[in-house]
Amino acid sequence: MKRDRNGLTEEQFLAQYRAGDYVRPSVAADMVILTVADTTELNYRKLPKKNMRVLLIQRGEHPFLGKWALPGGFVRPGETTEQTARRELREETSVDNVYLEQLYTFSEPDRDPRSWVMSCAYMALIDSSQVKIAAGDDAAEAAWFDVTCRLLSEEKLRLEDGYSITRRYELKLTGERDTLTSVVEQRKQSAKASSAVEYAVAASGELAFDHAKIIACAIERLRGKLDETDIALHLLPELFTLTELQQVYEVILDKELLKAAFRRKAAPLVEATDQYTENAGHRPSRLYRRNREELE
Amino acid sequence: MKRDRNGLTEEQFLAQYRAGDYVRPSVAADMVILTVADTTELNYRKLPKKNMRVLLIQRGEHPFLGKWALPGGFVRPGETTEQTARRELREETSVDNVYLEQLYTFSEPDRDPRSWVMSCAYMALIDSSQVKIAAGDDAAEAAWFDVTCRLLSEEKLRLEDGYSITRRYELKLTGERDTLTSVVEQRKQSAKASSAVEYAVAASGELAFDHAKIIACAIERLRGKLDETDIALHLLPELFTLTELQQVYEVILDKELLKAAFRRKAAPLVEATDQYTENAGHRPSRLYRRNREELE
DNA sequence: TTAATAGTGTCTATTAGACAATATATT
DNA sequence: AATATATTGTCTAATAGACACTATTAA
Repeated sequence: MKRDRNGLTEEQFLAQYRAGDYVRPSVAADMVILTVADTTELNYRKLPKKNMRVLLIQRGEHPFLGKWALPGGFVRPGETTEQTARRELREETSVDNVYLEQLYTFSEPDRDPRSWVMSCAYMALIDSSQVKIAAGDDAAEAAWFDVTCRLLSEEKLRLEDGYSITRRYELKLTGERDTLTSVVEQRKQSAKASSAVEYAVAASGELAFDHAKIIACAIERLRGKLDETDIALHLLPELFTLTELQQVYEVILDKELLKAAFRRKAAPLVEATDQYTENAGHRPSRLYRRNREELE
Repeated sequence: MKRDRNGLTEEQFLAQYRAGDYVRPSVAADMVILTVADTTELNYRKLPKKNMRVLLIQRGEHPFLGKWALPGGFVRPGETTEQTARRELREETSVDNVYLEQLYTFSEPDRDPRSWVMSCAYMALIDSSQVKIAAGDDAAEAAWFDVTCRLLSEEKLRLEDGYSITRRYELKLTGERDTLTSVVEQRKQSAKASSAVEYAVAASGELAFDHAKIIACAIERLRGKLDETDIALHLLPELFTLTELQQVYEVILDKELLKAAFRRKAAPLVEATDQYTENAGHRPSRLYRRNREELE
């Protein structure tokens, strides 16, 4: 039985241990809830286009009264941050059972004007069939916003012992009433004294806190994982066409892909069913589901 | 000037705001400090092999008295977690100016037996020339451990709406006196109700807290970034040979690479100098430095 | 029949894997 | 000269990009 310098065993130590009266931060879990939804299409022959959407909540309190913010809440004793995220997700959207991934922890001491609050950010992906449930919900001031995140400018610097790339992205959120435009700056350094990536909100429009940064961070993570994983499948219902899957990729990457090449790459991720779409104004399309076999 | 339901402006609200007396967690920044170091080689002709190493600290207090742990410390008011990490890094290794990347925030409520402590984990990469400084330092109970992380077993499950892969890794840390062996379980799920990845410590040997999990997480991140980024260059001094760079890749990935193919892929990351190694027992090798031009 | 999408084939360019051949400072 | 590594070349296989062609339904 090991004893410390005061002669205590671990059991004794823990029994007498009292957490010191240091100042502690509050920790919140904020969520970037993403989905991909159809736009309305008048021409009965044409397929609807898809949009990436994020769920925001209009603040009813100071600070940032009236502005839009990510859903989130404080971590309670006994919870993991992930459990907090799932709880908030249920409360906010009454949706359960979703893909959830921790993004990053934002800890700038002044990111919340009220007090010291860190945000452990999560990204949730929900499929378009579940969205209807959430929309039907009367969750007060919650609303879906179409999202685009486009490169505005790019600046490359040669440093003495490396380089740095500063990219400015325009984050545009289009809701039914409001359009929120922010500019997020991303600095990647590859020199000695540096972190990998830093984000800064250059202009935040009507978005509360540093949430523009968090949304940009989510989109970047999603884009980064598209090629290597089957993460996009979480944005579609159980059955989907390959064209729909391609649309999901295109709207996330914000660029068009070649059909033939896309289908080659998507093939191992999916499993063909013997069902087809019906009543499209053109040739029906085979429906696929997620491949439940191994990947990679 | 917007007023909330109590008729307060934002300024007034903030002036009267007092953070509630909720229980808050402590937040620590723990660091996986990695480097790649030469082993001693007796044959004067042969090149020394390289090892990946992690810096650990032997605990002088309960809990986990006498066990080894990652360096880290509590976040202080006014600091970001990254600043905490840099401060600890300076204190622990007297090394500054390093590559630093946030890994993940671990928040299991019982991960610290003393009280509620979240850990925001960082990975630091330092180059072998700086290691000597750290080793010369008399930082009490700090020591470098050779690290290997090998796949032990892999289990694939078909679920109703997806699949899950459980991999068990053996994390082996070899120090001068001790060898610590842990088993870390990684569960990747691709079904509805799931996060991307979960880690669990199956057997923790002489490693304190959940630090085996954190180290495994760092190695996985490092491996994942090797192919797509120039992150490995942070593990080498300013001038290095291509063979050294290849050795770094090999020791991190724990597999051998083909020379010709490696050089093709590494070429855009580096910039040739007109200097060469000297007094090797064989043909001298050209020295390279990090490419300071654009990447990608 | 036509509009619009579904699905496949193929040619080429690029990249990765595998292996071999040649080069060169030390001892 | 012998050793161990350095550096480049080349053949082949696999993959990605580009484009075109054929197929199929509902209106």
